[in-house]
Amino acid sequence: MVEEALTAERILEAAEEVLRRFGPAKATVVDVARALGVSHGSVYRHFPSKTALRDAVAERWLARVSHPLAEVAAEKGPAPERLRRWLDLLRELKRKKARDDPELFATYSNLVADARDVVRVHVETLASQIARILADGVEQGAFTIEDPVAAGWAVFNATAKFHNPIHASEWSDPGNDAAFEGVWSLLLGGLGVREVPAKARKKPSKK
Amino acid sequence: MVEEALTAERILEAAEEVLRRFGPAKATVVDVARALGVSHGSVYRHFPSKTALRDAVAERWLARVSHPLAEVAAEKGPAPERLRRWLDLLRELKRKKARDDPELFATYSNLVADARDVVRVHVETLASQIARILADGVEQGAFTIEDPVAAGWAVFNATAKFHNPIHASEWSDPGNDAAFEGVWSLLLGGLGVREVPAKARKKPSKK
DNA sequence: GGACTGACAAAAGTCAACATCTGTCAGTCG
DNA sequence: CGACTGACAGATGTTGACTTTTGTCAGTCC
Repeated sequence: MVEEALTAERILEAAEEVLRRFGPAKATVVDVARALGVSHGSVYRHFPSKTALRDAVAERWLARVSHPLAEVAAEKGPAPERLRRWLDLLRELKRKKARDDPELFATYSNLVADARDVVRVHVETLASQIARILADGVEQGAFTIEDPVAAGWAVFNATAKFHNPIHASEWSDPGNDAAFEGVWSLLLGGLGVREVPAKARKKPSKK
Repeated sequence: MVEEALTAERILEAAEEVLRRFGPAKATVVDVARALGVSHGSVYRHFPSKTALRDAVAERWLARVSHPLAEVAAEKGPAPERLRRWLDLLRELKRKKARDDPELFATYSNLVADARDVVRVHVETLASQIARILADGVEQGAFTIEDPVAAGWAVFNATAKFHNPIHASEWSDPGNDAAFEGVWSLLLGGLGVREVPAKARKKPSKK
């Protein structure tokens, strides 16, 4: 019987499964090793610490959030509509993770609370995706922005309530979607979009 | 020797002092009673539970946040400048509490995490103060807003990162003030303010 | 007679003995 | 030789007996 070689990749898969099963509070390195049929010392040959292993699992998991978003950010269509879809997708992905993968989501929430580097990189990725959409929008003449990078951060910060896992418990509140729509309106104006998308708007009489 | 009557007011003062000293984790009803020289049974004559007592202490404490803000909200000057001062004051008050009154601030953070009614009332108060400033601004022709109440909530939500105690640990981050400025710019635009306040801006060439 | 006490039950919290886990490394095995 | 093991020390968690706290209420005292 040919044993498959022990690789970082296989450890990550096993670790993710163990985290999913037992959650961040109960999952141990011994559990991961047991799932792989090796001693836990072997795991430490590939990852310097349990923390590093957890970060690496989270990194893969976060990539599965930021990749679909990157695709939307890279599209060609009108930027305002694209920004809206991007934000909707971010909310949807986060909420889906919180719902379908509660233990991994709890792991991620811990990382956020611990201000781990892997989280900093993730939010930088997201903010720069927004910046990219905003820059496209400026080129299209749809947005009036001085500094798309700064504005990208501003959009990310202003919508924190709707994607930061620290606020996850509020996502199922009755008014949450309405609250998002309110902030979205603010954003549209703040980005220099003059046309109100839905029903036609009267031209302002003054000025 | 005339003993002063035991009133809810005196209990609240003692409870606040006990909470300030020992923090939410260590303060007990017996401590509060001891500070007043009575049995803890007497305290339960005035408050139905420890939770109710804690909420009442927080309510007083929150009033000391919302009252100075209400004064700013009620002023007569130009609304955009007033909104800015209101937000600055909110940030300053919250940060001051976190710094100078860490135990009471921790008590409040717990209440927020528990989604207590007293917190809901507090944020409703704040959101309506914003709405009032916005309504003034619309009357002055400084803001272009359809629904000041909805916009008040949106401003409150979009700035959550800068006043919600759940984010308190980020308030001392290096970029936090810059992040606030970014969101503030977004807000100004989102509220329909066309003039950029600081250095003169060229008139837009298109449209 | 109503504010207050103090004794009490149930709930929650503490703490130290015990158990498990993390991280290391000398040594085995293929 | 080098991936892997297993035994180990120190750190961290768990357990369960014990203590404190919460909340109640019959009874006292002015």
